[in-house]
Amino acid sequence: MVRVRKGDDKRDRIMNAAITTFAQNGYHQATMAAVAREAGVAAGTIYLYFKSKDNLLISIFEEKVQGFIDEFHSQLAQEESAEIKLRKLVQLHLLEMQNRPDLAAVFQLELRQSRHFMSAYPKADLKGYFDLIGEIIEKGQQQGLFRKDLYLSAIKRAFFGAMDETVTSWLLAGRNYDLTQMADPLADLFIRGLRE
Amino acid sequence: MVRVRKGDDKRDRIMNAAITTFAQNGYHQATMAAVAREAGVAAGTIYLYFKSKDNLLISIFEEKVQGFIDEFHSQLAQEESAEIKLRKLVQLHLLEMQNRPDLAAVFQLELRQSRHFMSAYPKADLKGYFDLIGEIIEKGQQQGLFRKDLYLSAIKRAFFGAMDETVTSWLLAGRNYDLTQMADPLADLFIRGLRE
Amino acid sequence: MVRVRKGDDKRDRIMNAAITTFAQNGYHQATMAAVAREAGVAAGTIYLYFKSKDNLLISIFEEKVQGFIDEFHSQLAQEESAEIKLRKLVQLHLLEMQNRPDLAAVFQLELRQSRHFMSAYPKADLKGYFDLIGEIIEKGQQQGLFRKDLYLSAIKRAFFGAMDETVTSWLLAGRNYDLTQMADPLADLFIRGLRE
Amino acid sequence: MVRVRKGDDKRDRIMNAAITTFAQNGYHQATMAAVAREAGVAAGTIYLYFKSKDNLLISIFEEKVQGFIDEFHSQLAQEESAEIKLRKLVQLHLLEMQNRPDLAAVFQLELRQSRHFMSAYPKADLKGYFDLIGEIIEKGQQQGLFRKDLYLSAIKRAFFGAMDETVTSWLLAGRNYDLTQMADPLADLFIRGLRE
DNA sequence: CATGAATGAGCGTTCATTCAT
DNA sequence: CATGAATGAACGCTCATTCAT
Repeated sequence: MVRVRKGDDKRDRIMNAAITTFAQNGYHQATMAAVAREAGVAAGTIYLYFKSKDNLLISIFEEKVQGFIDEFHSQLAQEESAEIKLRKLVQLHLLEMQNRPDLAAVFQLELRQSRHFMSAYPKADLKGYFDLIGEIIEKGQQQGLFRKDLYLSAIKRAFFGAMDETVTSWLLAGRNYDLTQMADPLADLFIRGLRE
Repeated sequence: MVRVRKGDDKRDRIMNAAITTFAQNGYHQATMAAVAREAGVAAGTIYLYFKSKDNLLISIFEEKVQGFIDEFHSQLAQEESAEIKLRKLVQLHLLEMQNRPDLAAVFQLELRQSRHFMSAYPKADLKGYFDLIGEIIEKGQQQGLFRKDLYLSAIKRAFFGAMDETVTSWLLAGRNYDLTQMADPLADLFIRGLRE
Repeated sequence: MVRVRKGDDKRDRIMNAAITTFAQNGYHQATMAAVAREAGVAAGTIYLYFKSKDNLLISIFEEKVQGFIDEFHSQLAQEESAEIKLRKLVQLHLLEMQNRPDLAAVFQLELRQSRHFMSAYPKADLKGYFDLIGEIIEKGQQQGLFRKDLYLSAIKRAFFGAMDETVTSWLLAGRNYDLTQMADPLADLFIRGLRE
Repeated sequence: MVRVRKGDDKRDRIMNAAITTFAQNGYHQATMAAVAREAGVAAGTIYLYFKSKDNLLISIFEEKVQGFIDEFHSQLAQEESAEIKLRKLVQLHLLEMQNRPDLAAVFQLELRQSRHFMSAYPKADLKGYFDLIGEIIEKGQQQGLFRKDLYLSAIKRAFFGAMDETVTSWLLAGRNYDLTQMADPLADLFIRGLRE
């Protein structure tokens, strides 16, 4: 077990080094040598934990996105109202991205392309996150808060896309304002749009 | 004039070949040789019209995005109501993307990364498109249709992001459904969200 | 005849443009387009007068070196003493190079490499110049000024090499001193070395 | 230490392969792939030891020229008379070039151009070699063998240039005679020219 | 004669990945 | 497990040369 934890530590170090490095100048410009340097390991060591550079990027998505989903799930569990859940989800999303700008940069700026070449890697998509959004909206419908005649899959994408672009614009602007201030305007817009 | 048209033809052929080629497997995987082959010109000829591969991508954005903006502008000019303008904008956006899936793929899947490395190329951003959205919303406020207390820059991003993600999801799903059917649900969501 | 002169003018313009251009950053860095621009002609025009870029460089040598040989010959014809001829040759050589630093740069810095790839172009060598030197020394032997037991071909090369290196050093130093002041020390050295 | 020798061996193999390859058809015609093939390494391996093709050429000069200077220094140290030193220097110079014609070809035929583009690389010049020549001549002046009124920097260049051209002519003639037979005629010429 | 748009072969360099130690 | 030296395929870009006008 000790060995496992040691290995996990090194794996984490590599993954975090990759996030930092990919965030600097993009996935393609980043070299595995730079990731290794940042992680304090030899280049070859990365390949003991990740099959390839692509796999490293994919793993970041899979694990970090899943981490967010799990975290958001538990944070939202305590709330009853779907409206408040929705509002809180926006807040959590923007807060997390603001707190981890490197990770945000990888998600926002490399994600699309990754989603592209990862057509073959179905686990690397955002389905889980879309599902989380969908569950909240459906809950709102059950609670009588939101309209019944919603095109749910369209709404999910719109909602995610709005948050996503909000973060991207913030990143491209040089992170020179407080991202979380966008949360309430965004939430208001969607909650009103969804209401009966 | 004949010469100009000749040059323009070839330049256009190269640009369209680049859109097709970049769309296939992504910008980075695409080779200039493949673009040249697709355009029916020699590799070196591309460099008579574009300074570099990056410049070719950037030019696609600058010119095609501007083309959309201009076209949408004129199409929307005839409409009076901001609500209808907004609805029509979504329809036009999705329709154009559906009609030119290669261009859409480049926009959606390569745009982010481009926006990334194009921090240095200010003209390559979406400001003009954001402005178009902003004008419509402001018009709606003047018409008394939309609330006055909107955080406009947040709304613009949300609106664009929603359309953007809608297109991306469609592309990643293999374009196996009619994209334009998403237009009204999307428009409804936002129009309701913006109303007094 | 008028046409011939016109043609000759253009040919000369191209050749001089080539000298200027080759001198700037070396033969390999120079492009035919730059030569054409400098000459005020289209790129293709150069090929009406010279078979290739190599041929252009070779032509410079052949014609300019021959020009020097002819000029030096006639200038030296009036002198009787081989010693004075030799001294004057050094003076003329250094003076010409100082007066035409671009041509000097091409001769000194591109000549070697040219002599290399021009093994196949026998006319592009310095035989004529070596012969000029040899004639003077033999004359000196006939005049009883110079030793009879000279290894003539060795002396010719040494004499040329000394002048050549003198010019090269001056060029590489940035032409920041008067080259002709080297003439008498050089001539003295050789005249003493050759004397009975 | 074992590792160091290993690395040195490979670096040496690459450098010698470069000398051979550059000598064949000149620096510009030579490809890094050919150097690698000759060295028995992969193309990329060269870049573990040398920053660029230019750097490889420069390194040859820096290290080999310095090697000659060091070797000639120690070989000449045992001689007392400046005249004999000078004679021996010519013999050593020509002998070394004859023994290593590939290296000689690189020195003679690529050196000029290198000196050209290496204005920025001051270490790549021949100053050390000129200094060696200068020391011998000054010693001869102290010994009362050579005239006091010598323009030393002119003499150094003349002496080097004479040897240089002797080697170049031999190379361009196809190395079809014994180079060292030129040593004594050359040395005689200069020693007489320098004497009181 | 002159043009200059078009050609396309050619090459230095990078870097993800492997594997002997 | 870890290393890092070595690999070698891959590609953007240049530019001498051609030829239709």
